[in-house]
Amino acid sequence: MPELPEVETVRRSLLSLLPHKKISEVEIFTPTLLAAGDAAAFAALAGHEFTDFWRRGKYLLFGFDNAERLVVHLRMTGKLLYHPVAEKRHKHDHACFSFDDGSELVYNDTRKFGRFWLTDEAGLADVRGLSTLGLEPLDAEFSAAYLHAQLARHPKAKLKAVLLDQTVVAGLGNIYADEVLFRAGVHPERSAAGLTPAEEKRLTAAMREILTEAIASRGTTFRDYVDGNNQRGGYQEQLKVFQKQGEPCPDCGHIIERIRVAGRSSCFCPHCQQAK
DNA sequence: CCGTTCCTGGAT
DNA sequence: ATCCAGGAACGG
Repeated sequence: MPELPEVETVRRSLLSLLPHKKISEVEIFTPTLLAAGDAAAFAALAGHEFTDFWRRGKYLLFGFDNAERLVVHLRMTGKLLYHPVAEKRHKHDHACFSFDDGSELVYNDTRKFGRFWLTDEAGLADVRGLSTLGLEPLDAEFSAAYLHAQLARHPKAKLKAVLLDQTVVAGLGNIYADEVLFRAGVHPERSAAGLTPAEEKRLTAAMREILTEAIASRGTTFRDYVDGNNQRGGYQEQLKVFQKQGEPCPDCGHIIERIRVAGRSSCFCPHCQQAK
């Protein structure tokens, strides 16, 4: 569920809530959540505060007023929820940070795919997937030339599959990959290495535009997603093709189709996005 | 490179 | 009962 705009929105929501709150207790209810660090190490965060809030791709990274780092990946259904007043434990709550003002930060994850890593700075290298991420699509270095070089690494793959590869671009998921392909006017099954320079330029621009717009709308709530304040996103109102199969294309009126590409559902307009 | 798998719940 | 889901590691 959460892709770059949703993870960024969670980051911003927690940045406005957690600083200067002293942790009084950390409970881990589901040990399989922990990919690095054990329950005792989490419990030892008592007395400390969250001080830093970063995002890299779909990973959230937190710093404390000690040398430790907490990395969180929400995967499909993970949520970090701040409660101003402690609540009774809900179904699928797997961890809870309690603060000395009576508030709490709860990790809830229906499907239990999400993971926590508690480590020092050096240990970040062992967070699976983190060090191999591609460039951030909203960073200045991200360019059509970079995208071209990345696509060239996968001459036999379909474009949609490569856009979902986190070592190529950090943070795109199924929703925004479909929306980006539509805005750029490129078919998801095109060969990744067969794009024209103009198409690569359009894809690069579409990523920047759509991700920026989606962050401004506080992400997409298609099903479960909410930020740290339990607030839904708004970008679902602006989706053009994702899950719009059977509806007319907003640009040309042709019917949006849905196919499977590399195992993922993919929605596109057969007129605006030619297969070639 | 693609299908499967990890999970649970909602839709059909 | 069966299929599907916004992610990503894994095995063949």
